[in-house]
Amino acid sequence: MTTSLNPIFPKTVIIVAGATASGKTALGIALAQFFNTGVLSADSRQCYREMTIGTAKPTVEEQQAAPHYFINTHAVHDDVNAAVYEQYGLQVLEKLFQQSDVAVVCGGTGLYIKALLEGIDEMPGVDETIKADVAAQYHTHGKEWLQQQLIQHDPLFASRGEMENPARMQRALTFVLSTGQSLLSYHAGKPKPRSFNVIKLAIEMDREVLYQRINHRVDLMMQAGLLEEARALYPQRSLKPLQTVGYSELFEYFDGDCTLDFAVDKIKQHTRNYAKRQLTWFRKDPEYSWINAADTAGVIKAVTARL
RNA sequence: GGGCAGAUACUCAAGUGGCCAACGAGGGCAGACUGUAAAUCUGCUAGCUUACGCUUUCGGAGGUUCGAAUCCUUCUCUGCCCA
Repeated sequence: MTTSLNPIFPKTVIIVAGATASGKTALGIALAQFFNTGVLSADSRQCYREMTIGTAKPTVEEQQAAPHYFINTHAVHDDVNAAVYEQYGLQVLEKLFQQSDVAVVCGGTGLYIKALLEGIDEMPGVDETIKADVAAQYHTHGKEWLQQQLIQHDPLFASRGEMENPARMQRALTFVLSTGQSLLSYHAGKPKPRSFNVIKLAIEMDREVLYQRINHRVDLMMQAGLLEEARALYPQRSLKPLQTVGYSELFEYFDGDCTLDFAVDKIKQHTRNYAKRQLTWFRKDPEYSWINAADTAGVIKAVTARL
């Protein structure tokens, strides 16, 4: 569990991961303060200025307690993805390492953390026209059409890819039609070298307790004005960042498809589902040390011992 | 008091003699994850078992039948209607 650090690298990144509502933000700040450094968020939604309440973004006070990065840095119409995050995050780490030997990365988006630590393989962009066309064809002809097209144009993906997953199939087909090559041929399957050590922490929490915290936090979000925040974003609902728990359910309420109480219950449920997916992601990585976030002093002590 | 309808697995809900451990949906659990990732997708979901398979289920108790969630009797409960 406790991987030894490579003494060649003087710098260390501390990852604070875990399910949503498990207490990552507070622990990340405590660590950042102790090591006199900043917090790089690893959250795919908190970077958007327009989404604050529903993303459980760190409060203004919390952001002042330690410098935060990748918070409020983008707008909902910006194109943010794991590759963008990798580049952005590496620059932040470089900056933080100028003043401290430690940087804290705090967030629950497993893919972003992976991109930061191991890199995303370089690959060419796709033709937006083809992308739109593939999406349109899929909507009219369905999953079977995607499967047939992939068998024809990208046999590699057809044999190894997720042939039941329309989102991944659309990406693969768009890619092969744009570049003439299989998306999978660009997957190196090996991490890019990084010149810092990594300590991976994930917050351990009883499932029952976690779910209670989630339910409670959703109620607090509603009290804080999530409904109004969502209403302001309603016209932009088709944007990718707005396909987010806490917003899409309220959009359905605005559509008149359900009651507000029903929507709120669904937000709680979908947040629980999301938390479970996060845990699945982090559990499969054996490098994570599962820690008790409430014991801040104990965590700091354990981390210090490993540096 | 009388009449009618109903009681199925965590929930809703199909099934009206054998192909039923029981369609489907929801929920839950587990998993996958390289440019949408708070997204998208997969599997399992009575118990034991890696599996084959075995055991106990369809409100309770009896009965008919080679065989019942399905038919009969009765009891309990729920809803509606007439008093």
